[in-house]
Amino acid sequence: MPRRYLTTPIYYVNDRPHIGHLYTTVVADALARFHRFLGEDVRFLTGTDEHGQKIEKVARAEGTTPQAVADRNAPTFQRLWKRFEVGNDDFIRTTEARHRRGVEALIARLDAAGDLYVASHEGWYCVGCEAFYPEKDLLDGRCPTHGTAAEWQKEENVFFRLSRYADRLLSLYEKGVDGRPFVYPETRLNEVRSFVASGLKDLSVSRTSIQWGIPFPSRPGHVVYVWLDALTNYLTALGFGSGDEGLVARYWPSGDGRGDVRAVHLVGKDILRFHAVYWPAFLMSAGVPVPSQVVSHGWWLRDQMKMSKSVGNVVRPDDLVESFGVDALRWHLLAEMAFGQDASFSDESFLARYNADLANGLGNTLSRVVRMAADAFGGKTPSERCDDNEVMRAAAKAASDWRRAFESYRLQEAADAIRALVTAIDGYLTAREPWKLVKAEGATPALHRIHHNALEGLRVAAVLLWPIAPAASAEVLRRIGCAAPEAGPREGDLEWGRIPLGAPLVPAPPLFPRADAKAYFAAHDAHKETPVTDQPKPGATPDGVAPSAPSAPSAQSANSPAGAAPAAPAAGVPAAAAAAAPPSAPSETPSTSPSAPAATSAEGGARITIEEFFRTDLRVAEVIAAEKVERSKKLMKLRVRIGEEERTLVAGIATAYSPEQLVGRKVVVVANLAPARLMGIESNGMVLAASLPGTGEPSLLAVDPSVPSGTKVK
RNA sequence: GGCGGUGUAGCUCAGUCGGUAGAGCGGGGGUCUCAUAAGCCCUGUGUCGGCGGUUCGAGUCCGCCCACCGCCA
Repeated sequence: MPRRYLTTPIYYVNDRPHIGHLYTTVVADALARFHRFLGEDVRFLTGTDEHGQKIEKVARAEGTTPQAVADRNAPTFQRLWKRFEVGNDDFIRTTEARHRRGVEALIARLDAAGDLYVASHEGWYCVGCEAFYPEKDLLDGRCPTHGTAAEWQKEENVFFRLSRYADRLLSLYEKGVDGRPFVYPETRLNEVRSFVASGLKDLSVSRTSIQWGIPFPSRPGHVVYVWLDALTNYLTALGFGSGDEGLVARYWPSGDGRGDVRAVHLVGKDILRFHAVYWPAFLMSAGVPVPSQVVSHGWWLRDQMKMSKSVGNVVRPDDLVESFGVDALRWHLLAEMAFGQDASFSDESFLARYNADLANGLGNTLSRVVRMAADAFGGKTPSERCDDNEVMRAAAKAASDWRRAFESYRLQEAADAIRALVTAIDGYLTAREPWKLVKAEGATPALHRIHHNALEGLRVAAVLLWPIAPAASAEVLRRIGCAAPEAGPREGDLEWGRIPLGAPLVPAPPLFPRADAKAYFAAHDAHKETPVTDQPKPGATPDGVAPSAPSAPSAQSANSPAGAAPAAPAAGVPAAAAAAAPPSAPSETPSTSPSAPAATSAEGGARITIEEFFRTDLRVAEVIAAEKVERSKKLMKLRVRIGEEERTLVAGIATAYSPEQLVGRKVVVVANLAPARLMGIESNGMVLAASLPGTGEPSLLAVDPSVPSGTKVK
């Protein structure tokens, strides 16, 4: 039996989960379900990365231990995955003993292979950053971020002979594993290849500057580099180094092509290098076979920008889920993104897709078929079957398209295949007009056959839906009189004609009630002051099921979209929709980012609270030096003084201002903006400027020259 | 700067071996009435980023250029 090992990255517990984490995990879950559907032996792993400096810092700030911080945050991920129907078999935390033992075992192998050595590194060190800087990045010997004097420091590290593995890695990229490319998609393989081809330096795999990590074996004072620690989770979760390696034998490829075992790591493109270069090199050194494939996906963007916690434009999953249900979001994530590419997330596109695919499409077709058949046959499924018809052919085509799509990670095409099948059922019904037949002739055998076909088509659609939206899949099956197996459907369920004859149908309120976009946004704007909830609320939202229809309580709880915004405006906005917290996404356009489009009033209706505004630390700053950034039309590198502090920042104002016009000038800056690299320069702040209509030409905000630098603006 | 990628209908994207461009969504028109103001039918002459080349013929191959993105430096 084919065996499949699927992993997500382990998520850093310093982060609150957002839609990026959710996407990776839902993709992995869908793939795992697809392989289970095929009857394969699947193991699906996710977990949390709990070591490192950031956790240490948070703990210090809170006066608690790093372990306590990890213990507090890890369950947030576990709860979220549970809520999102993620069927992982294991959840590994890097602070677990099983993980530490496995990391120690791997390091022992690297050492035995002669690939570890100690060397000292010296250079300019910023205590604030806890990092070394190349001399060219320093500004007058000062840290570009903190403006404090850098110190010449010496650190001793354990190094891994990464350079030794360049040829073997290149050969891995060239040949792939078992006839498939090692990295998917191809464009990412190219990146990795050129990175390795350009030369590999040995990798420092220990740290002395932090304490929160796995102690480096026989190197007191050193902890294991977080990536060596983290990557090893894929093996330690299988029991590597524990003495019981049954799962390793079962789910990790043997490396010699024996057995059909594939280990696939799903990753975001930002961590590709660690997975496609360092990780296989570690494994080669340790004499462990490399994984089968590293599959890299794109990012969800918001307003054309990468979502980032510090920018404050992170989409949190809760908001839309409160109103539309878990399965609606899973569907949207998988159907909307062209796998591997970046995609833009917006509430508008979510609602549009929700209505088109789920409300008008699947949900409506389910309603019409169940209602009609139940009315015609006394609440039961038809008792005649039909094995040669266009719905059957459409179902077969959908199944094969769907399968091909899943096998090549084109999940959006898998969703397309389901939509096409639903469309075929709708077209079939329109052509056969069973509502006329029943009036004219009653429940004839012909009428039975027509409804059999429609219901069978829906049954197949539900089976195909299972990896993408498992709860909705089960609910469709239940309503059309099919028992949904606990473990989910299997390949044999695609066989035509499996719907039981004469079984009870379950009419119920709309599975995906149509959303009224206007009402939805009105409700959100009116409740802007609602605090953002990070915690997923378990269980269902009670409201919003259409009134007066016979309801199906148990099944509603799993994935009820809770009414969305009803067609009836004004009065009846359901509590669920109203309470859903809006994404805290002030759509600002940093003047430091020349590529970002000018801010428009697209989200102009959305109000923020005074507290939200005060998260932005605006300060008066004096420009003390300015120079144009080479090879950039718009960017100007500025040195500014904010009170006592000096900083470097980059602003997209070079088209309108010369350096001479800027020096000595007082400007307003966002002082607590996360650093960003622009043309290789780290920018620490953003200068405020009006963006003139049409040209987008910047015009700096003026401030009275007498106002002292550092003054807070509010 | 080096390497790689992208640029196709209002939007999101498909376009295999070169043969006078497609889907979904949105928009417009029509229609049925079983269904969630849902469904179904009709409706796209788009400089396929630009210029040049190869070819009987290029979105599809080659060269140059422009814009954007990614990786690296």
